[in-house]
Amino acid sequence: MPELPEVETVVRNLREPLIGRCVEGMWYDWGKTIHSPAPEQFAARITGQTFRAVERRAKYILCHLDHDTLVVHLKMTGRLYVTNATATHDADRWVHFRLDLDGGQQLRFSDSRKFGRVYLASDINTITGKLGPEPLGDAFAVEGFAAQLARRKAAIKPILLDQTVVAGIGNIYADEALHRAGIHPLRPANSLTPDEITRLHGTIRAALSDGIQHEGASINWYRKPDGSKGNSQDHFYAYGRTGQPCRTCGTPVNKIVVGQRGTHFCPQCQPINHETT
DNA sequence: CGGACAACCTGGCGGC
DNA sequence: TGCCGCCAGGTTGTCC
Repeated sequence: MPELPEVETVVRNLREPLIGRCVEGMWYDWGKTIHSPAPEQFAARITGQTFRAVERRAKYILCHLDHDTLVVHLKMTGRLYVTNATATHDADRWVHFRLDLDGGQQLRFSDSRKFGRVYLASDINTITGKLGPEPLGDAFAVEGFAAQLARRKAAIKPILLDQTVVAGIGNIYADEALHRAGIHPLRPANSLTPDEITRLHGTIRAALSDGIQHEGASINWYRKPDGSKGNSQDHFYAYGRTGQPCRTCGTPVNKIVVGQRGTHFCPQCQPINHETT
């Protein structure tokens, strides 16, 4: 479910119920979900520690405990929520990892496709160390972004998905940012003009900020672990709007495959043969 | 190193 | 209704 705005929404919603809770036990039924350390050590180490802070780095959820950090990556279908241990939710059918907390609460990790991973680390740098700058932070500067693009000849869209260039953009917001900037997803990264790079830098931030404001793209699964849909897809300009009129010019939105990912764009607003005038 | 692509998994949906 | 193929918001490993 996650791109940066969705993960940010989860993090914000986890703080209140999670901070101050102490881990009393751990359960899992899919070994691969636990990346490291091995499950026995994981359980032994995390038990007795209390959640002190919850934050986000790119698409990683960082839950800081007394001595370690519980790191969670939701990948495609992960959902992470705190609930009373006696309560049931639709997403529970895919829970493969769970922490029992004091006060009769549980932290549940639901993940139907089983791509998601949990880590327990004393040094998160071993997990997030290679990530590029946070797109909404000061570290994401136009100059550095331009330098990255200048030495890549691949299509711009896959470059936006490269987490070492900018950390947190996923398939939805890559399409959204490119549409807002009027840049075709297949344009070689090193062919973008300075003006286009500045524009793209801005639309990346705007698209992500809007996503956060709408509490994530499509699903408010934290507040509604029943899986009910949110309404944020109504705000998309390109993603998922194949065949529908471009909100800017009315031309039907086109869909192609770029770097193995479905890619939506307006052929009118995002021409492949850009004019330098 | 850059780039292309398979792999990891399951569920939901459109089409026949 | 039932079955089938296709698609999915992410990352990593492998090969050239």
